[in-house]
Amino acid sequence: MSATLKIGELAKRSGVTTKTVRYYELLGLLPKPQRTDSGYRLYDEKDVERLVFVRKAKELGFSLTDVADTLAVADSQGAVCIHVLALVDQRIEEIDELVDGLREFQQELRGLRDQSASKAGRGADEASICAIVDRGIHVKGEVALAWLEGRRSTQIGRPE
Amino acid sequence: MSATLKIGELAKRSGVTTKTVRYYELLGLLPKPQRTDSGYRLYDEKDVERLVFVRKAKELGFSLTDVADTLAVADSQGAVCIHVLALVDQRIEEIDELVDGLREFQQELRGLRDQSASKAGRGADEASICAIVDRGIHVKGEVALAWLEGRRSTQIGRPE
DNA sequence: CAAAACCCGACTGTCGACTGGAAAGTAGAA
DNA sequence: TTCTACTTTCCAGTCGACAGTCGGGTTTTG
Repeated sequence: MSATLKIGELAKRSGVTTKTVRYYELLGLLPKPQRTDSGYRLYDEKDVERLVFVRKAKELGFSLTDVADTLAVADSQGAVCIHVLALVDQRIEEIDELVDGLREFQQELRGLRDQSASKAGRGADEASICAIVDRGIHVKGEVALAWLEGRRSTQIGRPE
Repeated sequence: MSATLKIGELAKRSGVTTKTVRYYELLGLLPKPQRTDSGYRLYDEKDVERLVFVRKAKELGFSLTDVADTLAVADSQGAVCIHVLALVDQRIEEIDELVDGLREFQQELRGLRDQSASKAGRGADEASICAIVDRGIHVKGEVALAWLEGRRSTQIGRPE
């Protein structure tokens, strides 16, 4: 492929910074690119796609390690052992669970909305909840993901 | 308000660690507690509730500063329930978008799996691919296991 | 009454995902 | 040619949310 994009161009096209590109390369998320004689990195459209994929996955709440593993499977071009396949299947299933949980959360929000609609908050607790929703509303989708994670594995970090 | 709980008891009841309790106090999420003559912190049921509240909010993806702000509002009896309805509606819509994104991503994963599955099993160097898993196991303890369990980072990512 | 369990503050370390800055080389336009 | 914008490597710092550790004091239990 014609690798013609310099790092800045790649960054612009894929919506990340040049710093991030180099960082991803360091992590192995991006393959070592071609270089010009003077050492400039050169990329092509495939790299743009790859970066966009990473960005999307990240926005959906996956860690870079998750993405790296997934891309490793993608890069393996066959000869994937059964375990790795199982892992991808697991991911796919996970997303189903995620979506279920999101719907559940959405229902809670609906209930909260209806409840708020009927009575103007007067207790301290209600005020708290309203305030939380007020702020949370700006936090985008990741909130729901976090909520799900909190639900699915009670103690995420590590039990004491 | 009989403040009778020591930090360990509070921690156990609210599902956090004692470290976390002190940290939250440092951040101003918890008020400075009473102390025994010997300097031990003393808490009551109200503090348990507050901590549980913080924990829940955190599970919903709120940052501790968000929670702190919210609690500050709650502490000052401020009712903030005016624009909330519209925001909740917006939030509900956002979840739809998030679900769409997840479904899309899931499709990409399915493609990835099918592509790999068609070539799986007959590869000569299964070992090299399984090294992905090995790397996980050796480099970072339990990574592969974590993957299998569908665990992912607690980090939700800041809003863009 | 000793051992175990708990608590104190202060500090350092970790992890993920970057970001900043220094010091130098390079590409292209005026 | 000089200016400016871009690139290189490398190392350091940031931020959030804790966890670990040290060297002590205190309280509980057996």
